[in-house]
Amino acid sequence: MTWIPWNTQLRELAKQCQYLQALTLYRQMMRCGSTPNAFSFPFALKPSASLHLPFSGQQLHCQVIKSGCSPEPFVITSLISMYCKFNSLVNARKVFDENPISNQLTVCYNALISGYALNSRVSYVIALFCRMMEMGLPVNLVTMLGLIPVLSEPGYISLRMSFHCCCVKLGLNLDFSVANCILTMYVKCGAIELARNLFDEMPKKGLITWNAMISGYAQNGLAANVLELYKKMEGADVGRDVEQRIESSGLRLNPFLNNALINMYARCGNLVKVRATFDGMPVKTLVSWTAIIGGYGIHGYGEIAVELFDEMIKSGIRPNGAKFPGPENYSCMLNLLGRAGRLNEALELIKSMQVKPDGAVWGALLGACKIHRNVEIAELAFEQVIKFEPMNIGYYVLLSNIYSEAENLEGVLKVLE
DNA sequence: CTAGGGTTAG
Repeated sequence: MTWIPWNTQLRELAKQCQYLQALTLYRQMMRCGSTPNAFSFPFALKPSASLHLPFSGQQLHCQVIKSGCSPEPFVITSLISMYCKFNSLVNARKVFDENPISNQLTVCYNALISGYALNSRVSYVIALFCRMMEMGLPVNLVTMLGLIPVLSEPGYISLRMSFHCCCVKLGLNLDFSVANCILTMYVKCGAIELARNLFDEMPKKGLITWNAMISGYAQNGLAANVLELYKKMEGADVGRDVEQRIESSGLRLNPFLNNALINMYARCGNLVKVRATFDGMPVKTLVSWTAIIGGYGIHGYGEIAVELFDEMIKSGIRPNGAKFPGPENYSCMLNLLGRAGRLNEALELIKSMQVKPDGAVWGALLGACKIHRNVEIAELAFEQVIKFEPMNIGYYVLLSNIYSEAENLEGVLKVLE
């Protein structure tokens, strides 16, 4: 019997996360005399699967070694990725080094690079990247995605320079998606001129290309350049093929670009443009709402901001997504909710935060409690805020004022202690 | 039968 039906079934079970059944089938397959091959068990090396299996991926690794034959590339890559996902970089490296074939496979480099990058092992990342280019291996989108966590880190300017030199020296032939990634990297670290050079050199420009470049200008407040590119984009629309036309009309409705624009208009206080851009968007994301609410908020239109907040909730979007920005944005929203007297909602918002609340967030809540005389929440907020600033006398005064306004003498005495 | 993994907005 051939192994194809077995493998197909194994893969099907693995896809449905029925790992124990897959294991049973795997054993049955061996009893029937079929030799499992590389296609039979990479699924077992996936971290999600290993958690459900009665043996660890490492044990399976031992089994592979015991079998005597050198593992096939699929297995090697699976092993590397498995060890990386469990942050066992030493083991991942061992697999890479012990199997010379890894040295010639982009996939193996990709797996190891992303493992090092996620653990901020910068020197390893750059060494591996250089090595794979010296080997003449193709760098692809997946390689770049692995590199991004390290290259976008604000502190690594020298690394980015050496990365850039590396690319130039070796004459890296940039394919479309790799170029997009490098462009993004330049934009993220504010190297806007390098970004523009690359942008101009790119023979093909896609949605992400235009987007990254225009939003790069928007982020740096270069409104004139935004307009210039906009016009260029429209120009590119004429006389080009249908595909390009669709791409560039998609750009105008593109949430990434529009959100960047809302933020730019908000920063320069053009609330009319903010509103128009926002209203023109067919689909509004959490980022769009955050941008417009923040825009009205910082320019003194707290009431409109709170109304928009309600509208957002009504439309089914909640501010607890994993991608909601840092604590500063929360304190802005909290100030708005707090001043409007909606303290319970403010508290709920804090509880839903994915980022760790800082002192300012709790301080804002405490301040709002003073205005709206809410002792209960004030006690809660106070308890948190002094964890951050135990020596700040202002908070003690604030709490005792809240107590005294509520004619709670006991509380006042407690604070004085 | 196929490993590495999905970029841009805040």
